[in-house]
Amino acid sequence: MTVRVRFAPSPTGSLHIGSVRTTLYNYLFARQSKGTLILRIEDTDQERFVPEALDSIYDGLGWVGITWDEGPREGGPHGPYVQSERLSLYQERARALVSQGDAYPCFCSKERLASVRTQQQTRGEVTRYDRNCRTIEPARAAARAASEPHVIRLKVPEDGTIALDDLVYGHVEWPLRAIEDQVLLKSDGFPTYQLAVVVDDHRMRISHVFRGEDWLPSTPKHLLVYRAFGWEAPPHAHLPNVLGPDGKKLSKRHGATRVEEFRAQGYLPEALLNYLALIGWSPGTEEEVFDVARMIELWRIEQVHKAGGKWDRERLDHFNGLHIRALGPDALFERLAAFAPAHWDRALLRRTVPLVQERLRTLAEFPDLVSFLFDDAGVKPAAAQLVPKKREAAETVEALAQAAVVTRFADWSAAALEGGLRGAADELGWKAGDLFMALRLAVTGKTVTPPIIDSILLLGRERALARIERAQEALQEGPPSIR
RNA sequence: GGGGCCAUCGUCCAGCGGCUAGGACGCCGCCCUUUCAAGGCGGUAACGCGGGUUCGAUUCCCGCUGGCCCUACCA
Repeated sequence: MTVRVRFAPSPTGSLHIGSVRTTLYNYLFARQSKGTLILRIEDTDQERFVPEALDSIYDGLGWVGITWDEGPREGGPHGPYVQSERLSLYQERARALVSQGDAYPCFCSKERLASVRTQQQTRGEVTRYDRNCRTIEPARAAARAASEPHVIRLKVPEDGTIALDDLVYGHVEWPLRAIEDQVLLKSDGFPTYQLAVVVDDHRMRISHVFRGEDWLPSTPKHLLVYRAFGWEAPPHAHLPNVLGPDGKKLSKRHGATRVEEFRAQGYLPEALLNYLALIGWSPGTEEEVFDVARMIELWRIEQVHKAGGKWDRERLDHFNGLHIRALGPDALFERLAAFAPAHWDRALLRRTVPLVQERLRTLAEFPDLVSFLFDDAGVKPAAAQLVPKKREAAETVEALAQAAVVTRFADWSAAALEGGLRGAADELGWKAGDLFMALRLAVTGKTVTPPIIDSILLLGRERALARIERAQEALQEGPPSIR
């Protein structure tokens, strides 16, 4: 069988991280099956439509590296791939259902619907459309439909059950009496999701439906539509949701949920996908760090489990760190460059890569870590900080002077600098660590930095010396209390 | 209210009748070490409850409890 799967976002906002996970699973399945992946835009709600959303979908998926074969901008044999451009198709199918007696026009106003609902509520009854228009005689209904505003509703059987054998959840059954006469075509001529998804999945020859778990409760409606059309429903797999830390569906109030945000916060797309794939799926072994190619090999729908998984930022950070460390130096440099101020010297920046690679969890942490190399004015250590515990300011001035001598005359290599500095510490009767820390403060202005010897090497002899000198001056001018 | 789904460390997963219940994140130690990381080693911590079935249940069945989703002319 030829695999054809789709992901079908509605353009109501920017691309959500949960949609990325759903899309990823569709993508992995399509690629490992040598099948086709389709993007379809479900813009049947004109009120919630956001014009920029399509760009967000393309940008976001493009960034993570998911590619597809048929879609609004790619075209394909089953287009158009935007539902608002397929209106006449849905209308025609809805009319067919009416004429074969499986659907009917409904003329109830929204006001009536609302009052029926509140009445049912106050009586403690199930709130459901009362099927008021279902009994209008077909000829009469057709006549009214010609002039009156109306919707088309599915004629749901009074009882019986309908079932799905879900690829993830197994056998699920619903009593038909719990399902209302669903609207298929709205009064503005647009289809509802329930109609459009079935018509399109069928017309586009979709072989498997993989979608979020939250669709499971409305699946019986779709099954009923398939049945009414006499079409066979493709296999379905519902995917467990990505939850917020509080266990509810992940949403903006949990923090970042938009792909763009993760990009801006310095996450690597490969890390994001790796982490995301593991919410709801495991290869069954202890392997858990993968690139996309490896996931395409390993992923199996049978290994997707049922329970929703909570979002865990710490764990994402961990995976991001792993993927940062897995990058080659040039690749990391390119990613880092995007996070550095434009005026920072690129050649110097390139040389910082080995110093930061194992210290970063996100790319966004990079500028802070190396800013001392690019910004002379920003380095101003406080006098009090420069003096190690149990040392005096005067001693520290002397120690820095010795460090300056080494810095001026040593061969310009890590080995020579380190040897010289350790020798100087010995002569001074200082612990090497104390001298390194004083020097670190003097040269970088910070207590947490990349290794200080390498940092000095990158800074250059003259700049380093200037900073040591400045630190000495600061100490000599320091407040009396620390002299 | 109705329908559906789910249930192993704090979190993400493994387990698919017999295991000292495993890995990862986090956390805590130790090692390494010029700070911070990274890395290595070790530790902490879980089968929601009650009934069955079975020689034997984390695993199968039922109930309970809890959580979540849907219940729109939204998707």
